[in-house]
Amino acid sequence: MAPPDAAPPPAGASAQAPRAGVAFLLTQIGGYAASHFAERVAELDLTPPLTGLLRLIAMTPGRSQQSLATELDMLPSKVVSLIDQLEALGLVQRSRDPRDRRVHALSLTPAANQTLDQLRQVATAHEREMLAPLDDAEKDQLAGLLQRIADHHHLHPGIHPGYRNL
Amino acid sequence: MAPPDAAPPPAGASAQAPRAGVAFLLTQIGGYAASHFAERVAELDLTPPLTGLLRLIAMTPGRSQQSLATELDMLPSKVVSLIDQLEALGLVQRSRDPRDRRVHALSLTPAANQTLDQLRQVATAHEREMLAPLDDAEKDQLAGLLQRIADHHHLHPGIHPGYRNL
DNA sequence: TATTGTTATACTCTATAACTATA
DNA sequence: TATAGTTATAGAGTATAACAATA
Repeated sequence: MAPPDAAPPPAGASAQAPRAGVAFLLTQIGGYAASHFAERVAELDLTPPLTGLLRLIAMTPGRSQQSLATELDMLPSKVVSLIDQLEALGLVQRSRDPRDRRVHALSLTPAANQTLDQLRQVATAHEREMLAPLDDAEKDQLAGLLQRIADHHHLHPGIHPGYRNL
Repeated sequence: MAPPDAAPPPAGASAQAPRAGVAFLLTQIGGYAASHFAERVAELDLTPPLTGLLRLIAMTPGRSQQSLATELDMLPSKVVSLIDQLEALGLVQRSRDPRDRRVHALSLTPAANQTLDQLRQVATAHEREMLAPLDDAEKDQLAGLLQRIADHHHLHPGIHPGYRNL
């Protein structure tokens, strides 16, 4: 997933050379975290995009596919395909909104709650495994540093940027 | 690039809930770093995989395409396509190895050295921009924490894991 | 017969745009 | 006429496997 990023300083670089490498580490570890998470949720027959959709539907049941497409900057046809998969898994229901019969109101099935529980466990295990070598104070340190980077680049959990490519 | 990862604690979660979110930040920031770097090198008519190949050829000129495919776990046919692009850009030359006329010995053209210089500048700027909100001490802190995570998961700059998908 | 590099084929995935049913 | 959702078509990208040259 993560392509090579900033090149490490060449063999004969002077000690003065800017320490290139942290950005590379971020790319490398980020890619590893993404694929590790994907493997984990695959055991639940899910993919990362499906888990995101599931979570959004859980937060505001009854919402339309169009609203998901807009919020995530995804193609409507892609949303159809993903919801099809969630429906086939028996996790999501489509029902006509009586007030506007064009829209499909999305809601979770009872079975989905169990899946959401499992998903929370997976997320917790994923977090623990990714940060295994750090103690609690170091995890807090890392969280603070990363949050400041995310804020600086206007990255927020609302996902917007780059959901389109998965 | 970065799909949603670990879900943040639900709205009504207890204060006891494990702070899920650092792994998500790693995925999100890593994806952002990757696409940011891709934009930067696009100005040089390159892509991240091309820069990686260029760097490897610079390190050991004369190597074969097969050795690149093996080291990066890439398909030989993919290497052909990438080397084609580097050749079209006038950065890499293919020449028959006289000792084994099956192999194409790869080498950089003189023009490539200038591109490598620009690449180093891009990498430096990328690093600076990614870490802009941190002071030097904090950059060192972050570097240390990330390096320990990378080591723990056996991630090294040698790129191996997951090059295949780009 | 095995290996390097290449080309050709098939497959998957995504995007664009046409279509339906409602409004 | 416009919008929600769906389906169909086309294009890009990737992998598989066939191929020519050399060993």
